[in-house]
Amino acid sequence: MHEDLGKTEAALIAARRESLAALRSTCGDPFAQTRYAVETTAKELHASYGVLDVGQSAQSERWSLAGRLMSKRTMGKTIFADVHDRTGRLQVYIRKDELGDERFAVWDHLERGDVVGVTGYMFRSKKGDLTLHLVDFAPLAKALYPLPDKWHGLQDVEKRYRQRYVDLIVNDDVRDAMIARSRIISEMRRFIDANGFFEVETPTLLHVAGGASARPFLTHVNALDQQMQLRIATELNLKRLIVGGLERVYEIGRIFRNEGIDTTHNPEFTMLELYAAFWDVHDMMDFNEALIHHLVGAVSGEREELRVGERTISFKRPFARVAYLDGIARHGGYTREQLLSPGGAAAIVAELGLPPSPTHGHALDKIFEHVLEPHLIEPTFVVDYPTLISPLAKRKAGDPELVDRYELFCANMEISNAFTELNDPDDQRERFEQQVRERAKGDEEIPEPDWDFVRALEYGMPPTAGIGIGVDRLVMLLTGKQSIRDVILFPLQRQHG
RNA sequence: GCGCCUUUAGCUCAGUCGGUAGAGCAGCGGACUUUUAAUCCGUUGGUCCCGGGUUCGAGUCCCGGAGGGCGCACCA
Repeated sequence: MHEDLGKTEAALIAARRESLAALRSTCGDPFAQTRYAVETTAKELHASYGVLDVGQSAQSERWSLAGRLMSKRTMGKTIFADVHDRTGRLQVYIRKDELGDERFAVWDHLERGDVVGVTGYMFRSKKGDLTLHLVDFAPLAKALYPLPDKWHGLQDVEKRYRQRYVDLIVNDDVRDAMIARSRIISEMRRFIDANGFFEVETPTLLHVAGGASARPFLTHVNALDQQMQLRIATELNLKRLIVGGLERVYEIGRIFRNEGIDTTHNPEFTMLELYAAFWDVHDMMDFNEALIHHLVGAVSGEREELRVGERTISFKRPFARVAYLDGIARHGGYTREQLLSPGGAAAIVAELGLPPSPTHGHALDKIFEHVLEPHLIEPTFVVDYPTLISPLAKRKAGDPELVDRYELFCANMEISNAFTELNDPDDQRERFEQQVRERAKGDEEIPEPDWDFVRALEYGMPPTAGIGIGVDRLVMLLTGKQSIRDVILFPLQRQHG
């Protein structure tokens, strides 16, 4: 099992196993411990006893807490140790003359990495650190592997992702980012729930993965002996629920797309999709803006700006707005006529030096990405998308070549995508038929049509607005992280050989 | 898929022109009753990612491969 260990590592583990044996023979087996009465946290103690002056103590008040031993400074007959719990660090002070020789000697076998329960009273040390004066303790788990460098932490990115538990133990900023992610998502949920939405769960395994353009993962269901696909969006099922009359639904769920991996893409990622009957794209834009503004406030201490890399980005409302065609015209000089004709768009792609696109829609996406997206730093709603790249959105009244759709961009990243939903079944059927033709031209990311979805629309879907928000990227934005792996606990890695 | 970078002790990193493999931390032994990257003395520890090649001699140069990171392409 340990045949791949180096000699040094094997010796370190052997030494820790000896410590474990010593613990078992002196104060009992730490792994036999089932419970330690944890009454408080490091953070609570710092808050409660912050008023203590140097040398002052609160001897009559006993507290118990537990955590991981991260540092031990032995000074002969006393020890200073740092115990870390989920809220932070607490220093512990241990005296031989109070514990007695035998109990004090147990600390010879407690090392950096071990999990301990400690009980004592608070005082402020000579150097000003709030400290727990130890009265009683119990080893709760033994770390048989040594922890990484106490000063530099774990730097090896590969090991950080493959052994995230070690990363979380020693790198506080990683732990903070993951806690921030949890807080952001619960705050998002709270905000949405307060607006009368139902949280739902729709299937991950589908016969036809639709609602977006992406290659799906394929799998096989033994019980049915059928090939199935992992969902690439939750859109079509959520709109079925709108047809069913739930009116306001959302799902925060894992989406799977069998595409590339880089700093902004992981094959499985988290998306918020939300649908509101009787809203239109403008209602959704207001809601979207309020949600983002609220979350920025929540992570920034109620400020209206964020540090993103070298830059400070303002989230004061209202966010900027630019029409899709106007923006491309402004930064690239291309006209509506050029962009909305297949030949014109293909010519622009060639002029930009890009490889030829298989479809008109693909060409438009490339042009947008190269001409307008690099300028979208401040939060900006790009509105009035072309119909031909929006197969599920309702046409704009009086301008059928455009749809009532926007995407919110910030720091060059797409944060959300929203539109008034197409609810005309005949129009939807035609768009799907158009997609079949595009797919035949070689764009493998275009999904097969979900004809039952058209039937659902034939039962009558109320006018509805919908939105999708990439949760991982939003968390990146809100926590200032440059890589999606910094906000995903276990990013996908190649299996070791 | 293409390009660039990277892989040396448990961890963090040096390693010059091709000439006996280094440091700090951790570990081990010792001293120390308010330290906090504790300090001080002593000390163990190596498949230099893997496989070939050149050479009297390779961590170092060449070829091939693997893992990882970053760009590009693709996507969200």
